[in-house]
Amino acid sequence: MKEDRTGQSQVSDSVALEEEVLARWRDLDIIRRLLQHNKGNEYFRFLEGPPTANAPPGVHHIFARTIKDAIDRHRNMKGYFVPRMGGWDCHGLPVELAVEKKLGIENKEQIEDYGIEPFIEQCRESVFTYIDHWSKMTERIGYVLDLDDPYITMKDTYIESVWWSLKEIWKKGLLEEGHQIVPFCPRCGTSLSSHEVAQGYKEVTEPSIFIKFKVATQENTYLLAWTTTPWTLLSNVALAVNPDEFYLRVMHKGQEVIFAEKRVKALLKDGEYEILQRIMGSDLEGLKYEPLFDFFTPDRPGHFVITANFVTMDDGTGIVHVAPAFGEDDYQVGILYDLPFIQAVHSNGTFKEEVTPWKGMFVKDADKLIIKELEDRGLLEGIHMYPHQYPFCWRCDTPLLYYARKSVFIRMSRLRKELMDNNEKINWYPSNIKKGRFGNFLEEVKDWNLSRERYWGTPLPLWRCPDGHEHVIGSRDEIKELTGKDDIPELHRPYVDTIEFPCKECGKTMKRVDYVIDCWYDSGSAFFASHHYPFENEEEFKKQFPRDYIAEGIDQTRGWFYSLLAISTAVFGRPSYKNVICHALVLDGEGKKMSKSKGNVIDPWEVLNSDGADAVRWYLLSSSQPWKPKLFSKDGVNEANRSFLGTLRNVLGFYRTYSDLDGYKPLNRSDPKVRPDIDRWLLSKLNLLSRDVDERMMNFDLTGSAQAIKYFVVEELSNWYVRVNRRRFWGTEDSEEKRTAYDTLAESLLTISKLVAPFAPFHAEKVYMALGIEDKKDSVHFESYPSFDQDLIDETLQKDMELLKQVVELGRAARGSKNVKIRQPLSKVVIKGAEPFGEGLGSIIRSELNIKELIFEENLSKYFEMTAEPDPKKIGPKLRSHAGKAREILLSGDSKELAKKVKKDGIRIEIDGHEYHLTEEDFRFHEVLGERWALGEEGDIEVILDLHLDDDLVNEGIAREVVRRIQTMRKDMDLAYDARISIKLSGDGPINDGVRSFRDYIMHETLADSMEILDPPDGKEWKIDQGILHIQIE
RNA sequence: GGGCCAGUAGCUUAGCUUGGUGGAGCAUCCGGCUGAUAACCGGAAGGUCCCCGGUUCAAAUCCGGGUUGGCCCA
Repeated sequence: MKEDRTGQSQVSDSVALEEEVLARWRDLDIIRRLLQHNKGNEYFRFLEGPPTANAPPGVHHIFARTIKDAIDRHRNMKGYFVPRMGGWDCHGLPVELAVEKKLGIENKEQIEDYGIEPFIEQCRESVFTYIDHWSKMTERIGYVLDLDDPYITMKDTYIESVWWSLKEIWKKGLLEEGHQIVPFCPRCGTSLSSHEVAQGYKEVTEPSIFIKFKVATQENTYLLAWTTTPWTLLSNVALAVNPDEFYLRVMHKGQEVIFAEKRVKALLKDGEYEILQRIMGSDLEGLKYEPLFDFFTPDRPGHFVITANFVTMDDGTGIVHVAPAFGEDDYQVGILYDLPFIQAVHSNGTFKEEVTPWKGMFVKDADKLIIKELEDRGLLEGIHMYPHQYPFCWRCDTPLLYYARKSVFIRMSRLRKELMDNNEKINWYPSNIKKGRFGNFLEEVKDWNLSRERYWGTPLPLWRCPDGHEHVIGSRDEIKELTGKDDIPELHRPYVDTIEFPCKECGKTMKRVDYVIDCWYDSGSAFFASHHYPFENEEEFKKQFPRDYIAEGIDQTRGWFYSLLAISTAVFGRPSYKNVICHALVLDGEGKKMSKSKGNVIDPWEVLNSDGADAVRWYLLSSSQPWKPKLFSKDGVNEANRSFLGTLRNVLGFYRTYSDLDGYKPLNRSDPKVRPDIDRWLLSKLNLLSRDVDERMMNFDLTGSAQAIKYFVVEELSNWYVRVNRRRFWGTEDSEEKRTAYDTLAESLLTISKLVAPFAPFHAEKVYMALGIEDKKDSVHFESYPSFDQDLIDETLQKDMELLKQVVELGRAARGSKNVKIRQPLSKVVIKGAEPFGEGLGSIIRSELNIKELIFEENLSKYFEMTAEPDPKKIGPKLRSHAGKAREILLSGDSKELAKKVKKDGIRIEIDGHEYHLTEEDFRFHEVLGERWALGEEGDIEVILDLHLDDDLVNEGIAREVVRRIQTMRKDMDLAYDARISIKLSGDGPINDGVRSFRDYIMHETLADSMEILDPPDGKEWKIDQGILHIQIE
């Protein structure tokens, strides 16, 4: 950075400022050095969540990175070593889909025709399509991250670590094959990802039917169930009831029917049924019933009543038909009760051969026929049209079927307790996520469906022989050991598919299953796989486990936050992170999600180029807590720039302007305790701020910290300290007053630069560098975060200052009420309700209010005068018809005189020959301020200004008007701050008198060497209250 | 359809835990200030605290229902 001692332009524009700082950072290699800063000290263990670089970053990525960076920078300044390894997530379906799109193909067959090898080659390239965008953005926003040596989930070393962890899980017996219910498009012949399914939900109205299942052991008794998918009845193996609800056995239309009490009341009218028995749902458990269809012979016992919590009383009968082949809940409960599994449907959505009447028919088309058959058999109790949400294929609009397919699972449900215990050890910000969204999810945690029938991913290292023996390979060495060969170019498909070896148990050939794994497992392994643990860096891994801090969007709750916890719980038995900030989404200005189709996506570069990175960072961190949705607006960013950063730049500019003129060298470090009150006040506030911010930062409260800093900088430093003390910097001569002012301002700016560093690193750097400190470091970011000095915190002084501010405020309001300009000096102010201020604070009131003398008085009655007016309630009854007239007379005179008279002797009044004597009791009295005074009051505090002007005050007022005009002219002429001038002027009437009597004052204020009164008048014409004024300066 | 979060001035928001006359910033209007000047100071105007119901002497705040938006699921 250039050492510009005068260049104001360089501090007025945030983008220029940041570019200057960026250049400095590049020159001095600051970012790389920060990555090494404090090496050898205790670790603050951060983990970067890996993005996929196959799309450019958006505004929300800046948000996440700002949150991460601010905490990391703070901890780094606190003395911790903060490793910040970058990471890239490479595998997964989104990558494959992007490549498919590029190649113009859209299903697996076409991929295999194209060839797996060239296909994954395309994927590998596609992953880093936008890596330059990411690097550029990362640098531009000042995010300290090691991009030179990132972890990359597709690298062999990373995959090898993942394989190791899978083997650990397998050894614990938690890796098993089973069925998974997947949404399946029968036309496309493929399962869909949840993301795809979510796009295709539509509201449809379909027939729902009530069916009677005959109880096996009792004649004429039926369980009444309800379904919207009649075709699944062929796969029915159980009926589920809610164990905690009451069920009724009722006589209805000559048959005994069992269903939920609440539903009986909802569906049947009184008198349509007769209650025979009231039973708890749990008591129905085990009740056997006759299957509706017998196309399939179950391989184990089924067709009895089970209990399940998912049974609700909202619709249906409170008895749910269970078909494990076609529903997630059904499937889970099927495992729990070891129910038979009946798959009546081909994957193309048609019934199998066994279903003789409807074989080959599309299941949805068979619904009508199934209903008809049930009706014929007398088992149908009714049909209702039922509107509900149902998923359709987003590509071809075919209704999706839920279909059980084979999958490899991690049995997370067996680790439920461990997961919940580990969650207890994590601090969540906001805290409600822990028990809420995340905790609820863990309570019902399902087995992790790990396998994907795809190509571009970490291959599942599971080998199996024809006899079903399994083996998991956990390292490259193990491949060599088992095959005797080491010729696999990389641990990806299709290469690993060729690995074969004899089964240890039966000697038959073991082949790998086809699957790759869920890419969430990749990123969830980052906390160890990034080190290539356990193959390398064991020491480093141990130092960084568990991580202290992660931060990502709330959408990661069931994504990365879960996968990190799940894997560390399964492999290490402990959580892998201690603190986590979940930030909300960044929405557009109207609260809508940004999406390309809506065209409401804000390009981050737009704001980065207009208001700069610090403005964006400051806006995102300070406007509200991270977990509140951000309605991103360019105006908001601009306001952050103007109101906070602009003020900071302005204060710096002010400091530079005068310190340059005076050649001030900062940090003389005069004893703070002997400085003027207002300096000690500012330092007290500053130390309080440092204490507050550091405490908040340690508790991950970024927003509270930013807001506290902003308040100090804008209100206390700029709008109060600097404004009130401007004159101390103006003087030409060196003085104690001036030196201490510089010291206080410089110390404050220095501390602020450090406090602000985690939030607005560029401005912090600029302020730090521009202060002119001699023994500064290469960057503010190498400084220690400010601590506080308890000795400099002065509560009494702070209270006095609050009172003082209030007095000034009231004084100004009093002036306003009588339209007396502040430029007009007044003789005195009377203050009630405040302890007398010392000279230091008193002088502030005098100059702020432009008043000569300060008087503290508790009894203000002498400034008030009594007025009187007749009380209509009293004189009405007394004077009757004369009352109106009397009132008129009494109000026509001077009400103060009236009050005096009445108070003294009462008053006599004659109307139409009647004379009345009115006393004090007949009047109402008010206290009014005398004409000479102006009042401002609030609560217990009253401030009274003396408006009386003697000649001196009038002349001084004129002089100030003149000074102000001359200053404006100096400015318009672009004169240097310290340029000397000569003045020629003349004015109407009293103006020249004023100028003459305050000649020295005017010349001193305007840096004039000479001043004369011109006749006839010449120069620029000004109109002031006292008349016309002409001024010429040179 | 379920779970969670949010709805306060034209805009951005504080207050809600623990009930007691709703505060601020931006924008607007009036006045002031003026060598920090795209700033600042005083004042004004601006509110159905999303809607309905309940609890209570008293509800922005607590409870229930609804509605709108968001997230995660289905």
